[in-house]
Amino acid sequence: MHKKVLIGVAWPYVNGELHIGHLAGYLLPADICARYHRSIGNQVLMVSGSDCFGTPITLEADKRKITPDEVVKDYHQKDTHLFREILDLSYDLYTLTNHPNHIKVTQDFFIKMLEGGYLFIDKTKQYYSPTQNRFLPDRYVVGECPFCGTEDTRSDQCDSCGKLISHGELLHPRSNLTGEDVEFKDTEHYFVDWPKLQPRIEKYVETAGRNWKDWVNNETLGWLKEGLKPRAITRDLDWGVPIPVDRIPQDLLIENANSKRIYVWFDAVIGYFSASLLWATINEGKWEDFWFGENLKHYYFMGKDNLVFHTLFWPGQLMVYNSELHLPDVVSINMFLNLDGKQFSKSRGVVLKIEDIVEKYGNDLVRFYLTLIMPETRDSSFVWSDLYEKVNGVLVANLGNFIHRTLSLYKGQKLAKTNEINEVTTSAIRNAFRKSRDFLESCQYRNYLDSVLELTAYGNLLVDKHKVWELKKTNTEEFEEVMTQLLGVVVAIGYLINPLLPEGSSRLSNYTGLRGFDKWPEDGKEIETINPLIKEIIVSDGLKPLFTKLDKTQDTF
RNA sequence: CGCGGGGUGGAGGAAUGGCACCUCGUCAGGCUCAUAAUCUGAAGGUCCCGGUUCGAAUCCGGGCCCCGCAACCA
Repeated sequence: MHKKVLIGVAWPYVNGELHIGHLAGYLLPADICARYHRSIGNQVLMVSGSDCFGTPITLEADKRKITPDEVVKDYHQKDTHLFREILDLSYDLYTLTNHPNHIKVTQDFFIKMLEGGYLFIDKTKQYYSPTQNRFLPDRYVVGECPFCGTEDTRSDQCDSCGKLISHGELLHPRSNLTGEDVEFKDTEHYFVDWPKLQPRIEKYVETAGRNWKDWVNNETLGWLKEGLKPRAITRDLDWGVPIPVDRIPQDLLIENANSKRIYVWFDAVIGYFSASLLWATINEGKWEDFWFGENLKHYYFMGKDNLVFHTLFWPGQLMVYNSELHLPDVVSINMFLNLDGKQFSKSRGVVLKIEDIVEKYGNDLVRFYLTLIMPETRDSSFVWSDLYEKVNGVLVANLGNFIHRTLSLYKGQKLAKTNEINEVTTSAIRNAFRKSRDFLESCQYRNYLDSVLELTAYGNLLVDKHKVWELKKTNTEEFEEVMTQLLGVVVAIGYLINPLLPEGSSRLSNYTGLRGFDKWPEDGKEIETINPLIKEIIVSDGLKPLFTKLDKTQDTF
């Protein structure tokens, strides 16, 4: 019974370059998930794109003296190249939020919320420049700190004394664009009435939360217990999804609606849905298959800062838009990856670009190490010396070497047709598949990797225990018997590493002359599938170690 | 006292109040098919202070530190 699996990957914000924290936190987990589900025969739709709107983009544009649109194009092109050409991430569609399709769908969501009575109009105070005749985002305003009197401090926190400055407390606010004084003035905005939606969201969390990690569930329940508060959905900006003014009745229209935009927190998550529609248009696929009915599973991947937008707000938006739509099942949220214990930060020079490390070490090595240290339950650290230790000590010495020593011993031989995998090996292989399936299904990738490594350890032990290199010379019958077990493990590993290490898996299929490991055996039929395959193995003359050691002395980082 | 998450050998991770476990590294020994690979064994640990308990990594109180919500950054 195959499933339809939607994989929503967080939309990278296009105001800067991506680093390996993004890769370890959500890009890689999502890709492993997609590859796994395809390998067990499920139909997968994996979508994401560039998150284009919001103040940080306009700031970046001002800094570089180009338009926001140019900033978006620049980074979108870079990210797309990185994902497609370098990382080979298996997106079915990677689009962007300033695509006309997304803008229209976002406006549809907005209208549905308005019609459903889940939006209301209220006033907030914002900085306003009379000379420019426009409202300014907080980030464009500087002034005097009300606590220590420092001049030219930011509007939200004092650079000098570090205290947080509440909205409106800043003294003598000025525009940092023109230097002129600004006013603090009322402005009308739409607010989402979350308290009104809370009961429905609570009901959803009650069941869906069981699929989440404990800390994700707890944090979400904490927000609900506190009580959801109305949240402004629009901003005084000119960069964002326009308010669909001509579709709003006059009495529900806010003042100066044309100079306001729907804010980024509301529109970005809608991308999962709008991208599904766009994918269907481009590929003549049926998006409805992935969003309505039974036998669906929806995964979402993101960093911890994005939590409530996916466990509370996005489900809320979906249920208002159409109560039949499938809501998120697994919301897989990772903590942050640090670099040598420090947070990534451009200004502090804590930077590690994805393409730099991937070009140097290759995808599989990076995928392996990042999975090993994946910040699944708490922040973790990328440490250079640890990369060498883990790659050389685990991936190369344990997994790669097991494959290589086995195939080296077997090279030039052929098994008799009667050889079969024995009981002990059967249970080792079945166990590895069962655990891998469970862990992959629930996005526990470190545990999945562990269960694969357990199987290679079993293989290594077998070689040693039976002194296979001696048997090869002294006892052909027993040699074949043990070799049958070893080759069974090799084939199993070929399948098992496929979602995680696609390049290694594909090299292994070349070395063994087998057709490829991208379609896993049916659940429970692993041994029946593998038994005939091992007799087809002909070790290629071009056999080389599956993974090679890193030479620390050659490194320049 | 704004809300929330977290602190376990050198590194990364487990542990319904019940013998602190796993992987890597280190050290000692074995093996030589394999990439100085592999196999066996050993040393080394619950952030601090107090409390509850026959028994605490776990529960309670107090502290210290890191992180998210919330600047450049996920």
